[in-house]
Parts: sequence; structure tokens; C-alpha cells
Amino acid sequence: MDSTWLDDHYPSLDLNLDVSSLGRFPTSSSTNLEDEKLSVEREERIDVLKAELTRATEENKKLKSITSNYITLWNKMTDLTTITATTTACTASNSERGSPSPTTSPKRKNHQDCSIDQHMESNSGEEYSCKRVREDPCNPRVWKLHFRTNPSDSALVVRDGYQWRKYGQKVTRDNPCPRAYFRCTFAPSCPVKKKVQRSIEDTSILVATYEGEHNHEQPNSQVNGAAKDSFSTKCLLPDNSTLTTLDHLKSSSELVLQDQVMSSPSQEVLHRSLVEQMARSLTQDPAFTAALATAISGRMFQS
DNA sequence: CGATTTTGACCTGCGC
DNA sequence: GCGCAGGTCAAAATCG
Repeated sequence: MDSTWLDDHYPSLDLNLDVSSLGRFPTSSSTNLEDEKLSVEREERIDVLKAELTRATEENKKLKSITSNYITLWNKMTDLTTITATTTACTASNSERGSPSPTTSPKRKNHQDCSIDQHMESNSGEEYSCKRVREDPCNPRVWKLHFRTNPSDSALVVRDGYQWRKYGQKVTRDNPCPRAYFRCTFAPSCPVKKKVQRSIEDTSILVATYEGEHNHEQPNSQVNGAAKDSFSTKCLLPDNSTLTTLDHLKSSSELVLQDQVMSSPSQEVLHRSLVEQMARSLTQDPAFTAALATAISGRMFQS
């Protein structure tokens, strides 16, 4: 990713710093000797200012480079989290009920699989129950998300920003790893359920299957806001705080990512949205731009 | 002490 | 009707 790519894809990253109002060149129309002295001094000062301008330009490039690094890092992080999300109408799944599943035992038919990511199904050979007719047939939304986790971490927990209560755990026939059942507890009437199970092929991957739609706000939206604030604040000193900023991004990324996924499964849109969000938090933060302009102008006029 | 997790029992649909 | 398997319940245990 280079700066050209950056300009093409994220024009909002342009910091648009205006330092013209921070100082003026002295003017004079005298023609005597003193004026000649002043003229020499002025030229010397112009040279100094040119050098400072060059340095400021370089600094601007550095800042752009840092932003690019954030984007690169973000892309790497999202690569670690394979996301698939599929929705389907319950009418379709209901109508398919009764037709045999190509990958399952003759005893069970698909109920959820009708709406679940075919890629994973074909790869893992996982089987999902299809029989729960008593489940709300008017709740058509089924999402399946894959989270890469530390294989040594045996917890069936994915941080998606919502509040869940575990109400059951079961070992299924085709997967030795237990499946955990969760309900959303943020709102008492929220119908959303979640099943979490490790992938049989790669136990470092947690497969979370969401059913239904939340009927309340994303409870951690405030956390997201705090993350943005923290990000922009720490970027005031990018050279010194890169690590802490990136660590913070790492800790909050999954949460932010899921928030976006729920509204749009497209990774391209996701990336663009998040990068724009990062850029906005930099360019629209008056404290950031003011501090940057001050830093640059301070160097220009310190001599 | 309330919230959450654990876990065995129970419920339900489906195929035979 | 029976057995299987996934899903849910609820009492006990655990946690903060």
C-alpha cells in the first residue's frame, strides 16, 4: 500500500493543514543600504523557512505513512478473522424442510444449514440439526461468524459487543468439541440466540452461529466511541505511542468489526468504513490538527 | 447476594 | 413406538 493508493482510496486522509495564517513574511519598499541588509536577512530567512517547509512536508509524509501502517495493520487483523455471514428467508428454509441434506446422516435433516454458509459446511462436514420446528419460524436471520482464537484458549467465548448468558452446552455427534448455547441478555425480550463451537478442522477457529435480530441498541457503542477517542488522543504522539495505540486497536477491533458486520457483511465496505472512521477521528479532531499545526509552525518559527 | 456458569435431565422432531 | 440427536431447562455451584 503506497501513498498513491491511499490518495485514490481514502481522499479523506488528506489532513488539509493550513499554516498560512500562522506567520507572514516581512515586506518593505525601501531602497537604502539598510534595506539591502534587510533584504539579505530576508533571503536568509526565506532559505531557513524553505528548509523548514521541506522538513514539514517530510513530516506530513511520515504521518501519512503512519496512517498507512494503521491501515495495513487493520487489513492483517481482519485477515485473521474470517467472516462469513449469510441471511436467508425462513420461508425458504421451511420449504426445504423434508428434503435430504447431501452431507448429513439419513436420520437428520437440515434446519439451520439451509441458511448457513455452504463453504464451511462442505469443508468440515459439520452437521446441524434441522428439526426444531418449534423455533420461531418468523425469525429468519441466521449468521455464522468465524473467529480465530488462541488454540490454547479453551473458552467458547467470542467478544462481539453484546451481552450473552450461557444456558447450555452439548457435545454433538460429529464434533468432539462441545457446543455452547447463549441467549442475549442485554434486553429481556431480545430473541437472539448464539451457538459457539470450535471448528472440527481447525480448533483455533470458533464458529459462532447467530439466530435472530437484536431488538435493542448495540450495548457497547459507547465503548466504540471511547476507542475512537482514545485512538485520536494517542495519535497526537504517533512516534511514541504507536504500540499502545495498536494494542488498543487490537483489543477493540473485534468488537468494532462485529458491529459493522451485523449491518453489512462486505469486507470491502467494512474496510473502507473503518479506515474512513479512523481518518475522520484524525482529521476532524480539532485537537489533533491544532497540535500538528502548532508543532509544525513551532519548528518553522523557532529560529 | 445477585448474576452467571455448569451439567444432567428432559423435551422434541425425525427416521426407521 | 422406539431410539437418536440437538436443543432447552433448571438446580447446584461458582464468581465478583
